[in-house]
Amino acid sequence: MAGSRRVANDPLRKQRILDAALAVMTEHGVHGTTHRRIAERAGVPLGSLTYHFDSLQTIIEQAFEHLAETMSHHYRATLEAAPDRRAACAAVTDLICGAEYATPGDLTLINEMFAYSNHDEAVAEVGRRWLARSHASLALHFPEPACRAIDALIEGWSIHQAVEQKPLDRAMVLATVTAVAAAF
Amino acid sequence: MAGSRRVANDPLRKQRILDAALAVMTEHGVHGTTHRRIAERAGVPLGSLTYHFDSLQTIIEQAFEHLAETMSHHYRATLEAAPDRRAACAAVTDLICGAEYATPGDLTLINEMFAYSNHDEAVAEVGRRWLARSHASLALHFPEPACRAIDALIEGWSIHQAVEQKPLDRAMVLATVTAVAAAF
Amino acid sequence: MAGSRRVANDPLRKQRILDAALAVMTEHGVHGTTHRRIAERAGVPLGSLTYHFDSLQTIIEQAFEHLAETMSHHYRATLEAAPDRRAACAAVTDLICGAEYATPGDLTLINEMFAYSNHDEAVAEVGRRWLARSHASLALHFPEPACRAIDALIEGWSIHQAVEQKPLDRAMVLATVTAVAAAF
Amino acid sequence: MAGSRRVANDPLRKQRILDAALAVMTEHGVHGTTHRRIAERAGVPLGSLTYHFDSLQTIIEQAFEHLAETMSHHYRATLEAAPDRRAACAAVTDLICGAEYATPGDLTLINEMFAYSNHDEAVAEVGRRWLARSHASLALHFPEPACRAIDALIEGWSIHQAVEQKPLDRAMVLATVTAVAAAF
DNA sequence: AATGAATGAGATTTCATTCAT
DNA sequence: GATGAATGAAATCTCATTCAT
Repeated sequence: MAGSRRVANDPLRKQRILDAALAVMTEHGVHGTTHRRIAERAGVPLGSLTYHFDSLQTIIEQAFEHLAETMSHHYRATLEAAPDRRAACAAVTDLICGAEYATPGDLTLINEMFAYSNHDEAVAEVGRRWLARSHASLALHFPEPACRAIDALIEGWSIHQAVEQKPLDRAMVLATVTAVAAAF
Repeated sequence: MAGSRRVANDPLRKQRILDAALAVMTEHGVHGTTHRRIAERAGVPLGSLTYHFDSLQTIIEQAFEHLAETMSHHYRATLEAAPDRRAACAAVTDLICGAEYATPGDLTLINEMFAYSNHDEAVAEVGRRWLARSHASLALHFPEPACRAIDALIEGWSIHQAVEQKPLDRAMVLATVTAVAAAF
Repeated sequence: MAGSRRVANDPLRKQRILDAALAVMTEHGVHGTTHRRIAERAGVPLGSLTYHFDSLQTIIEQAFEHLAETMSHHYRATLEAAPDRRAACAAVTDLICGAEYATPGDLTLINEMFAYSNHDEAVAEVGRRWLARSHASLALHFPEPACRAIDALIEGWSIHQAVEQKPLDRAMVLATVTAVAAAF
Repeated sequence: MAGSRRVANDPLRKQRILDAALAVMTEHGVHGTTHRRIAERAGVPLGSLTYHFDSLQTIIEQAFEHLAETMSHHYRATLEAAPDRRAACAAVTDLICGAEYATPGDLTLINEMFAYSNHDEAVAEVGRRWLARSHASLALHFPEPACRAIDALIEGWSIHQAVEQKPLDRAMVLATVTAVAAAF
C-alpha cells in the first residue's frame, strides 16, 4: 500500500539528538551522559533514541564525529583564507585564542573526545582523522615538522584555557607560532 | 603495649584503592569506573571503598590528586637536574618523548583528568596546581612566555601520542623546544 | 484505533503499589518498609517502583495520602447518615469501637502516619487535612469545642486499642461522647 | 591481678547513649535512627554502642522504657499533688496543654513509641505499663470509666498538638475534662 | 574494658534497553 | 514508523555488626 517508503515525520531528529548529546556531554561529561538526559535536552521521547541509534555508545560516537567534522571545516576554511605564511600565523593565533573558533564549551568537548578516544576505537579513528585533517590544513602554509608542532600548540593551549578559565596572551601566542614556523 | 590506640589492619589500603582507581580509569575511562571494578582491582571488599571514601567522586578526585603529585615531582626533578638551558631543552624533550616519563597509560590518565576537571571543581583545582607547578619548574630555565608555550607543547603532544599511538620524532621536538626557548 | 496514544499495560499498578506499601507498613512499620518488600507484596518487579515513584519517601507519602482519603470518606459518610445528635453520638461510638470502621491494621497505620508526619512535611499536611475534615464532619452535629474534644477521643482511643489489643467498653465510650457533646 | 572487678571509666555512658537515642528518634524518627547517628549525638565511639547493647533494637527498646519511666513519674507526681477532684481536673489540663509536661519533641517521641509498639513486643509491654500507670494515677481522683476517657483525651490531644503545631484552648480542655469526670 | 577498622548483606536508585501497542 | 511503559542488571551507598587489638 502506497509503497513502504515514507518520509520521516521529523527528518532532522537524528541531528537534533546528536546536538543534544554534545550539549549533555559539555555539561555533564561523557560519564554523566545518559539516554534520558539527551532525550530531555533534545525534546524527543526516550524511545526515539534507541529507535534511531543502536546504543548510547553509538550516539556518543556519532556526536563526536559530527563535532570533529564541524571543527575541521572551520579550521580548513580559516587556513585557506590566509594568503601567505604571515597571515597563516595570525590565523592560527586566532584559532587558538579566539572564542569564535571554540567556545569554552567546545574546549570541554574536545577534551572529552580525546579522553574518550582512548577507550573507543570508533572515536579513536575520528581523533586520528581530525589530526590528519588539521595537519593537511596547516600544510597549506607550513613545512611538515612545523605542522606537527603548531598542532600540538593548538591542542595544548586548548587544555590550558579550559583549565585556567582565562584568555591567553595573544602576542605571546603569535610570537610562539611565528618562531615555530620559522624553525623548520 | 597496653596503649589503647587502635591501628589499621591494613594501613596502606587507602593508597591501594587510589592506585586501583587509576588503573581502572586508565583501562576503562572515568565513564567506565565503578566501585566494583576498583574494589576487584584493589583486592578489597566493596564496602571498604565507602568506608574509606565518602563517594566514588571522592575516590576519583583523590586519585587524580595523587597522579598530579607524582607527575609534578618527576617533572620538577628532571628540570632541576639540568645544569643549563641547553640541557633543559633536552630534558623537556625527554619528558615529551620519553616513555619513562609517562607510559601510554599515563597519557590516557592525563587526558581523563583534564576532561574530568571540566565537571568537578576539586579536580579543576588539581589541574590548576599542576599547571602552576609545571610553570614554576620550567621557570628555572626559561623566561615566562616561553614557559607557557613549552607547557602547551607538552600537553598537546601528550594528546597526540595518546591518539596516534606512535612515538614522536625526537629531533623535531627538540628543534621546536629550542626555537620556542629562543623566541623570548 | 490507529491512534498513537500509548496505553499502560497495567494501569492499576500505581494503586497496587500504594496498597502494597500500606500493607507492608502495617506489618513492619515505616522503619521496616523497603522497596523490596513492597515490590514483592505488590507482585511487581523492583524497578517498577522507581519507575512510578521518585523515591521510597514519595511512595510512603502517597500511600498515607490514600489512607487518609479513604478514612475521611468513611468518616464523613457515617456522620452524614446520622439524623440527629443522639444518632451522631452513636455513630461516633461506632467509629471508635467498631472493627468495621478500622481494623486493627488500620489503627496501626494511623499511628504510623501520625508518627511519620513529624518527620515529613508532606505527610504533616495530610495529617492536618485529615484533622480538618474530621472536624468538619463532626461539625454537622456538634458545636465547635465539642468537635475538638470528640476528635481527640477518637485518636486517643485508637491508640489505646492498638496498644491494649482488646475492645473498648461500648457503654463507657457512648457515655463519654454524650457527656462531651452536652458540655458545650 | 588486683581482681578483675573494675569500675567503668564512664559509668553514665549507658544513660548518655539512651538519651542520645531519644534525641535522634525525635529528630529523625525510628526509621532514621542508626548506630552512627546515636554515637555521634552521644559523643561516644561507635563500638561503644554494641559493647553496651546487644543490638540497635535493644537500644530503642530501652530508650523508650526510659522515656515511659520519666513520663509516668511526672504524671504520677502531678496527680498526687492535687488535693481534690477539682484540682485534679486542673492538673490534667496542665498535663495536656502545658509545654512543661511535654515539649513538642516529647510529643513526637510518644507518637514514635506507640507506633513502634505495634511492631515490637518489648515496647508494646512498655506501652501497656504506661497506660496502666496512667490509669492508676488517674484513679487517685476519678472513677474507673472516667480514667479511661481522660487518658484517651491526653493521648489524642498529644497527637493533635504535634500535628497542628499550635497550642490548645485551655478553657475548652478544662471544660471537657470536667464534663467527663462528672459523667460517671 | 573498649574501640574503630573492617565487612557483607542489603538498601535505594539509575539506566540502557526491550517491546506491546 | 514511533513511543513510553516496563524491566532487570548493576550502580552507589548505608549500616548493623564483628573482631583484632
